[in-house]
Amino acid sequence: MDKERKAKDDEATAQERPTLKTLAFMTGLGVTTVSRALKDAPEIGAETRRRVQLVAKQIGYRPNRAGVRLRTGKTNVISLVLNTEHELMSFVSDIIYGVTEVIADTPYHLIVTPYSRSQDPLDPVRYLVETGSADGVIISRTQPNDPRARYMLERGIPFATHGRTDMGLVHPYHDFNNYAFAAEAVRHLAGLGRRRLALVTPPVGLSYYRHTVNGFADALSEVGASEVPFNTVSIDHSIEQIRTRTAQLMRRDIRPDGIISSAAAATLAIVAGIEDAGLKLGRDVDVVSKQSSELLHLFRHELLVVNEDFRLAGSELARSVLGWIGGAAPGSLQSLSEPKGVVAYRRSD
Amino acid sequence: MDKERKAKDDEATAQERPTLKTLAFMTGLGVTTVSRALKDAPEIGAETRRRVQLVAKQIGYRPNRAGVRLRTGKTNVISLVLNTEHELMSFVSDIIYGVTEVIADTPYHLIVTPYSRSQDPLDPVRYLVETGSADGVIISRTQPNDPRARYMLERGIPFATHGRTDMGLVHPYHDFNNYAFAAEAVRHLAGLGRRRLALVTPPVGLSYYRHTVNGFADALSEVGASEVPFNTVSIDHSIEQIRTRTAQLMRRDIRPDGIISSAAAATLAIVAGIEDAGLKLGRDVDVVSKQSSELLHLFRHELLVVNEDFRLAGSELARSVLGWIGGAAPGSLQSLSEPKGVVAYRRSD
DNA sequence: CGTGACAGCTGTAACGTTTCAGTATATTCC
DNA sequence: GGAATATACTGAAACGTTACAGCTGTCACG
Repeated sequence: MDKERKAKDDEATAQERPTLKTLAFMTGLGVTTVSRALKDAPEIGAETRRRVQLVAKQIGYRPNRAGVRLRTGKTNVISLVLNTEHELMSFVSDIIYGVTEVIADTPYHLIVTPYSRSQDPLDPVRYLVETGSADGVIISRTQPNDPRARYMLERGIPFATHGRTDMGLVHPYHDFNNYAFAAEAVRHLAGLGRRRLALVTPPVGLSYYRHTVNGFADALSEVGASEVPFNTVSIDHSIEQIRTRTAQLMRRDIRPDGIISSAAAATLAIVAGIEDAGLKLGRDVDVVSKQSSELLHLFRHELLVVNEDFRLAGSELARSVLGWIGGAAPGSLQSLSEPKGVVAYRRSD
Repeated sequence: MDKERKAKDDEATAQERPTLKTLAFMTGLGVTTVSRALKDAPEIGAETRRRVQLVAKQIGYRPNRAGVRLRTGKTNVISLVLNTEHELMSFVSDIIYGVTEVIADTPYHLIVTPYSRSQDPLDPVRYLVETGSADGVIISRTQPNDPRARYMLERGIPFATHGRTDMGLVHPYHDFNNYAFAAEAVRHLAGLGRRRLALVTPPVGLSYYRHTVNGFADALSEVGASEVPFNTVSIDHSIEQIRTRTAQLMRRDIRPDGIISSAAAATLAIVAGIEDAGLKLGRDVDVVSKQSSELLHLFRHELLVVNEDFRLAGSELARSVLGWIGGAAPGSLQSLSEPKGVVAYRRSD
């Protein structure tokens, strides 16, 4: 028996990656004891525990993810589900950084699960759940009645949504207060004397479309301004489409003297359209736009902006998912980010 | 024995995720046979093979990643290593989509491994290799003498770099021909009669810094134009810094009449700086800029652009890594993307 | 008819981890 | 002094997969 033991442990001592067996040999303990000592189980003596942890640190022991995952089902993976056609560029980049920031000192890895225009958005989620590929999921482009959220809720897999749902179901989310954004934008434009306002909306069908439209409508009647309907485009449309349709709009007899845009890229096209129609920003029309990086004021200093922080969104979403995985109540993991107000830049900036 | 078998297989037939055991029971074969049948091993009868594969498809069998990984060490993971501070926004987004596009119909997952300013860029790579977390790695911000490439080459882990190295070591890469970009930009500006050119470089130390500078210098002497040194900024600097230093530069007696910019975000700042100095784009100075999304011409129609396709880069890099994993020679997995020429936009566009 | 080759299949072990059901020794209680 | 209890540890089994060695039956060959 002693001989056997030695043979086995010689193997274990080779310069391969250390495992529990390696640690067990080095400390003279059993594999079970080592395993429990590393997770601070109460039935292990204080000194043994310290000894094991010291040795583990010394030789750089790292639990084998596959072993853990096979045994426990725990993947230590968070998956971010992204649409490969319609996400905003800055959104992808910033939200990823926000998420990684939070999971950096956890054992979690971030995997990006894409889906394309042609696919059912439920597909990637179903894949993740069915294959048990992640402990938690983050989704964007949330809809009021979102089948993905419903599905994950049924299956009991922790997730968080960027944007709220409206199905009477409770789950973690992070959202930007787009109602407040639109309302503040309207008020600001009204303050500048603008009375005929148009809105370039988020994609119809997503939750924040409604929020934005409602904020717009409520503030319009509050300040007594009127809407110039502009339903032919949303920020999901191509730059070209937004540009030409904005130009068409601005050439009409009754054209808006104020435009509110829900995304920076769309704003570039809107401004181009305005100028195509021979009008001047700041004189003939004012534009308030959301932006996620501080670039629009370089584009046209007359632009009025409201900042939305996607990195913060990523962090909050990651925190929510981890919280749910950690056993917190889903209802306690919801957050709403308030717009910081409309910002104007002076020429001298 | 028959009883035993039945008991075991009843378990296996429960509505849990199907495993090889489930398939073995359903087909009446052994687990080994099923395993081999699914991977088209030659020693399995043609009919058996078809039968197993049919049943597997029917019940939606998916191999358990943890099982495979534990047994074989194969992770089916590609890791994209990103700097969380200095990557271009569009780069992150597009390269991710490029990669996911290629791995979409493979068993591979994409994990994003971040590192920050304060960290040694080797850290994340070392982590990946030591923990065996990925079958292949993609890195960006490649340096002529890149410790990460050297390290991975030593350890024998497949990888691809965005940008070339210059260490006499051969490995897969994808690169944009920044030498050609800079040279074409110089020639184009010279063609417009511009004779005093400045260059806003990539980050000093990265491989494409040298390529760009060389292309710039060679073309300068070719066309007989001169350089106005502008070494105080690179595209890694903040928008503010680039803007103010450009303004300073443009207020000097000997100021450039042509500027070449290696990134779109920097270009916004450059133009702002030019205008801060009271000069007009297209009249006093022309600017040629790289861009990765078609937005700069909306910003100022006078801007001259060269397009770099990061989504393509992502796809190529993914293909390279998969190729290397699949046994192809690293030297055969290198690609260089040529600039498509300087593009000008007419006002009417 | 015995031998060898071969096709087609199977059982066992192992990857690294955690959980379950213990065991041995010391401590407490009546 | 004996039983109960607590403390500190241990071996075996299992998660799902693949590699290895081996088994059985068929067929051709001499």
